[in-house]
Amino acid sequence: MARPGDGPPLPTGGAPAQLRALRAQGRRTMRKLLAAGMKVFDERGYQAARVDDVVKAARTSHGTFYLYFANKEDLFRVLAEDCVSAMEDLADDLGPVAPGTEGYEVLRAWLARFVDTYRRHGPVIRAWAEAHLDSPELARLGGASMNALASRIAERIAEQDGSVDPGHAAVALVAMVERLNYYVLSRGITIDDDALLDTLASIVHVGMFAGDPGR
Amino acid sequence: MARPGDGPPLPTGGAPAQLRALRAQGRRTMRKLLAAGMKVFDERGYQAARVDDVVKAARTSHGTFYLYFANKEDLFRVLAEDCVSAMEDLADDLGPVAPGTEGYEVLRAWLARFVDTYRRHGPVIRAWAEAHLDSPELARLGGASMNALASRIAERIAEQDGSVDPGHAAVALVAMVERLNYYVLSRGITIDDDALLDTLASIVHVGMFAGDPGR
Amino acid sequence: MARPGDGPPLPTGGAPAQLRALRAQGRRTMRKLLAAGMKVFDERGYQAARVDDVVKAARTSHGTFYLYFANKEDLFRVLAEDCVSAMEDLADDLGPVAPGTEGYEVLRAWLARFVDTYRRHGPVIRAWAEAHLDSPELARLGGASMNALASRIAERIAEQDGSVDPGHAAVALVAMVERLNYYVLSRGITIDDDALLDTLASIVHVGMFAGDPGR
Amino acid sequence: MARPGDGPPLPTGGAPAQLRALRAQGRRTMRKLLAAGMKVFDERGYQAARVDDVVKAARTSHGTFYLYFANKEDLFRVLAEDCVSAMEDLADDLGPVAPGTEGYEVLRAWLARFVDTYRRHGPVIRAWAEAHLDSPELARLGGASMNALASRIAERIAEQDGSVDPGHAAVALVAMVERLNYYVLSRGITIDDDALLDTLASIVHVGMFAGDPGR
DNA sequence: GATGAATGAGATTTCATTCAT
DNA sequence: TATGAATGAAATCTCATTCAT
Repeated sequence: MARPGDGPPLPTGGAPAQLRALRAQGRRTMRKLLAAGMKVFDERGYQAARVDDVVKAARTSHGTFYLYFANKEDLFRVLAEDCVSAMEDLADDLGPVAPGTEGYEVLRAWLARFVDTYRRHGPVIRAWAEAHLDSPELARLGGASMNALASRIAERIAEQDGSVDPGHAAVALVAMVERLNYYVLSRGITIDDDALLDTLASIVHVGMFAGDPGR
Repeated sequence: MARPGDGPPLPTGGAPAQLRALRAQGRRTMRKLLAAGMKVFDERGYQAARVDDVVKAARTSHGTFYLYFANKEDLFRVLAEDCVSAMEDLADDLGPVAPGTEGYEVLRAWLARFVDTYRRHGPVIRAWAEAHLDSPELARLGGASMNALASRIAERIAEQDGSVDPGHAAVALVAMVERLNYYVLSRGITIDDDALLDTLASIVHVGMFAGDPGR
Repeated sequence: MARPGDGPPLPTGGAPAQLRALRAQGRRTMRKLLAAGMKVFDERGYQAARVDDVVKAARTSHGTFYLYFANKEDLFRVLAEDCVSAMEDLADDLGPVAPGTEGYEVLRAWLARFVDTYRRHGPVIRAWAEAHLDSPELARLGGASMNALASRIAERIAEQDGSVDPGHAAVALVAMVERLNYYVLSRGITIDDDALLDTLASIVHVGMFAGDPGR
Repeated sequence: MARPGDGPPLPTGGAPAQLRALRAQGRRTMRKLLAAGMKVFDERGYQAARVDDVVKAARTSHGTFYLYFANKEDLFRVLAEDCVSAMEDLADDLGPVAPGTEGYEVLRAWLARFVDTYRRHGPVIRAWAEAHLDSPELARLGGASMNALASRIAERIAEQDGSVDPGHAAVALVAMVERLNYYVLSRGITIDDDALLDTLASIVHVGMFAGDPGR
């Protein structure tokens, strides 16, 4: 199962790192810091995370941290951009959803990918949910990634005959999918992966056709 | 429309206040602090809120704050307990939901009450969502209030003939309702109250019957 | 057995009380505060004692405290003056001490009175021992009371034929008597009253004749 | 003459310092803080000492203090442990004490070492005497160091033929020695070192044989 | 006379960031 | 490139004292 911090090596670095050409050791250190950041944001949330926590988790020093990132926000931004692009890739992959069993399976498979992506980037997504990030730029990034999903889902709903407003319904469904994943990961909600996907797929599927007289 | 901090005078005080006999002026000051706390948690979130912000908003002094509350967490706990009891009242009021238009209207009316309650206690609910509160007790309170809603909805779903797991579906629907309200209040999502209720009611209604062959 | 705060009603009040004519209720309140002060100094020491502790122990209010005393130091000063006069009375009562059994018994009886007085005024004496009182006046009071004892004992030593310096020996013996009482009351030293008196009387008695070739 | 803070470099650090590997500069800073702590405890007593006083005396910053010690108590504990071990060393060095001149000289020499040790660690010992330390652990440390001395002296008394209870007499004599040193250092008692030692040695010596019919 | 309430100065502690090696 | 050390601004909390009722 995917876990936070999995995935390909992250491409870009924080502001200070971009001014320098990183060699092998430098890239290694930066990866350690990014992984540590993900871990700490996961455990403590964004606001409560301290640079000290990150450098302890990365087994490095304060001085080193600031060689690679301007500050905590800069570190988060790098992680966040990676998350946004994963979400955009995900959005791109949602094909048309038919009313019957076939459509249900398409949706379920796509939701399985969402769940996986959420687990990889959960700490970042949850941090976005911490209502009040310091910087508008980060808030915008968060909105963007959810918007990408919602827009694509709205397109798919618009292809149906339902009477529900596609834009609104899409946002509501994204809200549900995101939040249920949050409950499962962060609260004590116990539910196995199959049941989670069945539940989400069922509701999203009928939700997409809500008000459709043909059903 | 309801706004954060509206509602009946809060019954209990923080730890220090409970040890003393409050007179009229004292009760007034405590209410000022509670209202100020709600405002500040709303504007800055729980973690970022400083006692200093609260006392400024309440136009009083640090010393006074600590006459009534042991610390920020204590203030939050009082607000949170009030929120929990509002949520429990709300849960009690959800009657049976029939499949047709009648059931839809019942649901929509109840969701209107939820939206109202959310707006009154939104800052608290959003703070619960800040993944990591300092104390387990507070986290538990948050879980309790959402659980109260989910259990009642699960009961209502169980009365239907759908094939979806009532417990899981209920949690998913609560997640959706909560989070969409959050998006609307805290993100820039613009959607008027009627459309919000239509969307939620439609999806929750079909969601409750998901997998019902009779539909 | 004597306990802190026993003894006759204290004659004088703190600075603010002396400006007013106290009636029955006022005198009662002042006595409550003095007794509470003794209790709190006993339990927490002078420096750590807070006005708040005193008013809680006296079951009265901050406002009331300042009707009777200018501050914590003022309260202490009243207790301290009472202690000084008790010490002076005690010093006056030490008669000549002969070398043999008779002298031993005289000394032992007098030490019994000292022990009793120490128990009554222990909190004050221990506060004096808190090396650093805020005000020189209080430090002087403390020194005065121990000096009164030491001078009288020095006189008694000077009447003997020993070679020890009477002034120095007297201070040393007072130091011992005071501190052993402190150990017994404040540390866990368990020793019954008779053994305590035997020990003190034996050592003080031989100490007074130290260097006396006739022994 | 010995002065507070003299002596070998202290081996252990406070809680936070023990988690880190200190380099030369770090060890230097820690020593500065320990010396400053000794100075401030000496001048103001434990309770009245502020972290602010310590950092000013050490010419460093608040932040730095907390790199090395968890708080004032932690700093004191380190100093106290050093004092305890000095007292234990001292206790180990008291050999048998004979009745005559020879024994007197042995005792006097040992008391000279005590006086020296007291001067080195006086601030700590006096702080222990501030009846009420915050933590029981610190109080226990204080008791331990005086107990070490008293037990050894009790052994020496038990070797004599006197009728006085060795345990009780030993505590009384330690009380005297400690307290007289305190009076000399902290009160205005003027007495030169030779006279101080003569006085203490005379009284302790006869005290050890109190009740001995052979004298 | 008595009291609950309010105040604000001051103490403690944390932590992001910079610096010297 | 890495790191331990240092800093100081800012946050939390306490408590003696004054005030209004």
